[in-house]
Amino acid sequence: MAGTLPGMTFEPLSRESVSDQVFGRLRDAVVAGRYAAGDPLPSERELAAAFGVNRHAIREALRRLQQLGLVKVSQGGATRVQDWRATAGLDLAMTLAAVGDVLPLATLNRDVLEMRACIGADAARLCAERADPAARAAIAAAVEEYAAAVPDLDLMAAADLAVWRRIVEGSGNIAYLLAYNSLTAGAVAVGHMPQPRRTAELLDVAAHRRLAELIGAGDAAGAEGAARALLTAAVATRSQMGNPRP
Amino acid sequence: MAGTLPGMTFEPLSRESVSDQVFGRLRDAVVAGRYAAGDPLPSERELAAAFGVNRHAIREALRRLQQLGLVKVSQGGATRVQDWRATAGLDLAMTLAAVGDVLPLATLNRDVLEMRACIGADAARLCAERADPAARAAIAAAVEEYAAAVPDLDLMAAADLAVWRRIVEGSGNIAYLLAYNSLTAGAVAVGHMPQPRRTAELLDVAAHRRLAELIGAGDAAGAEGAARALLTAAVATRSQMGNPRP
DNA sequence: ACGGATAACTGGTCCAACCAGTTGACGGGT
DNA sequence: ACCCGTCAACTGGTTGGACCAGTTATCCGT
Repeated sequence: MAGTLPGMTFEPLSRESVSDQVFGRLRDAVVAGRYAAGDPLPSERELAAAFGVNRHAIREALRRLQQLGLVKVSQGGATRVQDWRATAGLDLAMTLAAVGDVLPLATLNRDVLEMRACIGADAARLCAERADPAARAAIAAAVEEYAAAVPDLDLMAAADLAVWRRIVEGSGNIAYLLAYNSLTAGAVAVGHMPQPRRTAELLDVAAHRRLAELIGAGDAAGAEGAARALLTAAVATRSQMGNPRP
Repeated sequence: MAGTLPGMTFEPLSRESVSDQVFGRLRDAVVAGRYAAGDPLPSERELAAAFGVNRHAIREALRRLQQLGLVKVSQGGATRVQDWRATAGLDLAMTLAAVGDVLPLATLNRDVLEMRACIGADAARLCAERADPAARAAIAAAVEEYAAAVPDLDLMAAADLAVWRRIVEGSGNIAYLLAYNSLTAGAVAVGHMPQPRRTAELLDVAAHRRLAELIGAGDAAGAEGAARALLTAAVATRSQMGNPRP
C-alpha cells in the first residue's frame, strides 16, 4: 500500500457531472421554497451564464426537475416553479433527505417509518392471502438468512431489507413494490435510520420467524398483525414531547 | 364556429417534443422487458442515428430514464438497463399506465386502489389524531363542497379527490402526500377509474360526512375504520374468478 | 380606447468539435 | 506460454454557436 497517506484524509472530490450539480442546486432551491409556486425560473440562457456552464447542461437538469414535478417548462413561455407538495411524487422523498433545510429530518424520518409500517402490514396481509408457494418459501429462506446473520447488525439490517422485499414482492402489488423501492432508497440517503428503537425491531428474530410462519400458513389477519407490531415498534412510542434532535 | 368540420375529427397531432418521444419509446422498451437487466443500451450516437434526431435529445431522455431508475448511465462505459422492479420508484406507476403491454391494466388498477385504501385509511387515522383545527375545518368544507356537487359525477369525482387531499395533508405525513400525488397522477392516466363499483363509493355522501365528523372529533380509530370501509368498497369484493378484461 | 402587427423574449433542435473516462486488443517482456 | 503495460477505439460529458418555434408584451394605427 504505497499510496496510504498518514494522517490526512481526502474527501472524494466532486465527480458529479455538471448537469447533476445544476440539478441538485435548483432542486434544493425549489424544495426549500426560495421560489414561490408559479414564479418563473430564470431563463436557460441566464442560468447557463449564472452557473458558468453550457445551456445543454441546464436543459438536462430542468428536464429532470420537470419529471420530478418541481417545475413546468413550456416552449415559448417561462419555466415556472410548481408547488411540489401538490405535484411531486414519492420519488422526491428519495432526494428530499439530502436537503434538510426545509424539512426537519426527524419528521421526514417518522413519516417514512409510518408509511413503511402501513405498506408493510398490508403487504404481509396480501402476501399471506395470495402469494404462490415459491414466494412463501423464499420468504422463509430470507428470514433464515437473516437469523443466521444474528451477531452482525449491518448484515442483519441488509437481510431484514431483503425479507421485506420478498414480502412486498409476494403481495403481488406493483405499487407497493415501487413504493418500497422509493422508501428504501430514501432511507439509505438518510443514513440507515440510526434510531435506537430500530435496533429492537432488528433484533427480534422470533417475531420475524413468526411472521414468516403466518404468511406460510396463509393467515392473512395474523400476518398483518404481526407485521404491524414489528414495524410499529419504531414509531408507536412516539410521544407528544416534540421532535428528537437529529 | 366557422372552423367546425362536419363528420371528421382530428387527433391533436403529436406536439410532443422530440426528446419526450424518445423518452417514451425507450421507457416502454425497458418496462416491457425488451432489454434484459444489465444489458447495454445502444450508444447515444447509435440511438441518435436510429431515431434520426440529435444526440442531445437522446441524452435528455436517457437522463430522465436514469432518474426513474430504469437505466444507469456511466461515463466511459455503456448505459445499462436496470431491473426496474428493484430500482424504480413509485413515480414509475404514473408512467406505467401508458404502457399496457407488460402489465395487465386491471392488475395495475387493483394495485393502485389497494394502496389508496391502505394510505387513505392510515392518513385518516393520523389526521384525526394530530391535524390542527384549520385542517379539520378544511376537510369539513371540502366534504360540503363535494356534497353540493351531488348530481354531477365528474364534479363529485374532482371534489372527492380534493377531500382526500385535505385528509392526507392533515395527516402531516409528507410521504403520504407525495404518494398520494403519484397515485392520483397515475389514476388520471388510467382514465378516471371507470369501474362500476367506484360509482357507489363516489355517491356515498353520508359516509363522507361521517368520516369528516370522526376526524373533526379526533376519533382516530373511528376515522380509520370509516375511511377503510369507504375506500375498500371498490376492491373488497374482488373474486377469485380472474381478471376482468380491459 | 381598442385591436392587430411586431419585436423581443422564451424554450426546442441541430451541428460539429473536443474532453474524459472505460474497455479490450495487441505486443513486448518474463 | 503467460502476464502486464501500452494504446487505439470505443463510451458518455461538455462546449459553442446557429437557427427554429412558440409566447408575450409593447406599440402603433384606426
